[in-house]
Amino acid sequence: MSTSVVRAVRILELLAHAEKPLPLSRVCAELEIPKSTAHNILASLVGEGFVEVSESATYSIGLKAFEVGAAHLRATGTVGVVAPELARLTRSLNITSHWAILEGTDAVYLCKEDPPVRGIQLASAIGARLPAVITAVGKSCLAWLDADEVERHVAIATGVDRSKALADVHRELDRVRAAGYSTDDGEAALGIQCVAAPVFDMSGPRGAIGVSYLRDSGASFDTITTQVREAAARATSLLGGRNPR
Amino acid sequence: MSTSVVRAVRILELLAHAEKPLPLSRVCAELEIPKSTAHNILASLVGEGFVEVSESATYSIGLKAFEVGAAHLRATGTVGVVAPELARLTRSLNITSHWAILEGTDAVYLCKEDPPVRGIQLASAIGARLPAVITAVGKSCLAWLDADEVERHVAIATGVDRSKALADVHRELDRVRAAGYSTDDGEAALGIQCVAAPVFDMSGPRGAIGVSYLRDSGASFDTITTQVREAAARATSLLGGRNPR
DNA sequence: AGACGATGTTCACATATACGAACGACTCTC
DNA sequence: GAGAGTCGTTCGTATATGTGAACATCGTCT
Repeated sequence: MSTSVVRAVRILELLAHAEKPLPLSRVCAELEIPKSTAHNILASLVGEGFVEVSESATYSIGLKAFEVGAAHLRATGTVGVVAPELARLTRSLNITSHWAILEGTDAVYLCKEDPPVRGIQLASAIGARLPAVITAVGKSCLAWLDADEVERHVAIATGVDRSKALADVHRELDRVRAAGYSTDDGEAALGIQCVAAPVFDMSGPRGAIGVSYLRDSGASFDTITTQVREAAARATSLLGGRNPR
Repeated sequence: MSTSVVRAVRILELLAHAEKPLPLSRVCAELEIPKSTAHNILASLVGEGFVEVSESATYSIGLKAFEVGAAHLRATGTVGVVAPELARLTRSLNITSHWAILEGTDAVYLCKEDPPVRGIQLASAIGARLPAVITAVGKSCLAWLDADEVERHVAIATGVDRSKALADVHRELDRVRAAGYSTDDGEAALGIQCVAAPVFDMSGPRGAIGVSYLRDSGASFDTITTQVREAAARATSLLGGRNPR
C-alpha cells in the first residue's frame, strides 16, 4: 500500500489534533518519518492547499482540507433534518445542542448549535472525538447496539478493568433504553452535564442529538429530557426511521 | 514532488465536489490517473478513513476527512467570535447568516447559521466555494484589496470580456467601501438577496459576515444592512481589528 | 443463453520516491 | 563573539511505488 499517501493523511490527522501549528521536526518525531520525506510530503500538501505553512515554517491544516471535510456532511443528507432540530432545541432551552455519531469506540461531533452568548466554549466542538462510553450522545448510540458489540467497544476503550466496567455500562445502557435518553454528569468535562437521545433513519441508528449545559443552568431536568427526546423523535420521524423500543 | 500525495488530495477534492459517490472509473477519467494507481491510492485513503466505499464500489468522503477539516476552523480562533454574531443576526432577522473568506478568486463559506425553519436550504453551504465577484461576502472582501489585485481576480474569474466587467466591478466596490456593506441581488442564486459587511482583525481583512434571504422576507432592507454592519463591526472590534475606512 | 461491454482487481517490471548524509541558517549559551 | 545545538533544506542513490496488461466479475443486450 502506498506509504506516502498513508503518511500524508497521518500528517493531516496529526496537524488537526495539534493545538497549534507544528514544526517539521515535531511531525517527524511523532510519526517516525525521516525529515526529508516529511518535507516532501508537506510540500505537496502545501501546494494543494491542504496544509498552510507560516513564515516560521510551522504547519497547520489548510482551507482545502476544510472544504473537503465539509463535503462529508453534505453527502449524508441527514444534517439537513437534524440541524433545524438543534436550532429549535438551543433556542428553546438556551443551551448548546449537538449531533454526534458513533465511529469505532468514539463519538464524533458533527453538528453544533450554540446559544448566542459569547464566552464559555463548551467541550463539544465540531469534529471532536470523545470516547463513546463517557458521553451522553455516545451512550445513546451504544444502547442500540448488540451486546457483544458494546463489549468490544468497552473492552477497547477501558483497557484492563473491563469486567466491572462492562457490568456498569450494561446496566446504564439498559436504563438508557428504558428511559429513551442518556446522560453524562461531568464524565466528559467537569461540571458539564449532557442529555442525549438517539436518532434513527430507515437503515438504523444515525447518531444522537444531545445538549450540554452547566449544572446551574436554569431549565429543569424534566424539561430538558423531554425536549431532547422530542427533537430526536422528530428527526427520526423525518428521516423515515423508527425507534426500535 | 510526490505525485501520489498530490493525486490523493486531488481525489479527495473530486469526491468532495461530486454530488454523489463516484466509481473508480470516474475518478480515473476525471483526473487522468491509471486505474490501478487510483485503486491503490483509494485503498490507502479508505484504510485511513478519509474515504468511504459503498458495497457497490463507489467512493465518497469519509469521516476522518471531516474531522481533519474541522480542525481548520478551530485553529483560526476567529470563528469563536464570529459565530455568536451570526447567531444573533439570524435570531434577530430570522434569516440565514454566514461567514466567508476570500481564497484565490472565490469566496469560501466557513460558518453558517440557519433559522429553525425546515425546508428551503439556501445556496450557501458550509465549505462551499463561489466566485467572489458574484457574492455579497466576496465583494465585501474584494473592496479592501489593492486595485491591481482586484483586477487579477476579475481577470481570472470572468475570462474574456474583462475591460467592461472590470469597470463595473470597480464602481461597485467603490460603492461598497463608501456604504460599508455589499449586496448580491440574485447574482449567485436566483431570487436570493444577500447583504454582507467586512470583518477585520489586527492583521487585516478576515472575510465578511453576510445574510441571505428571499426577496419577500419581511425585514426591511435598512434594518438588515444596519444589523449586518453592526455584527461585522462588533466582530472586528472583538478581534482587535479596525475598519480602514 | 451466450457474448459482449464495462468495471474492479491482481501482478511483474520500469521508474519515481523515500531515505541518509551533508549543507546552510538560525538561535541560544557561555 | 565564538561555538554548539537545533532546525529546515538539498541532493544522489536504493527501493518502494506507479504502471500497463492480463484476469475476474458483474450487468446488459441480442
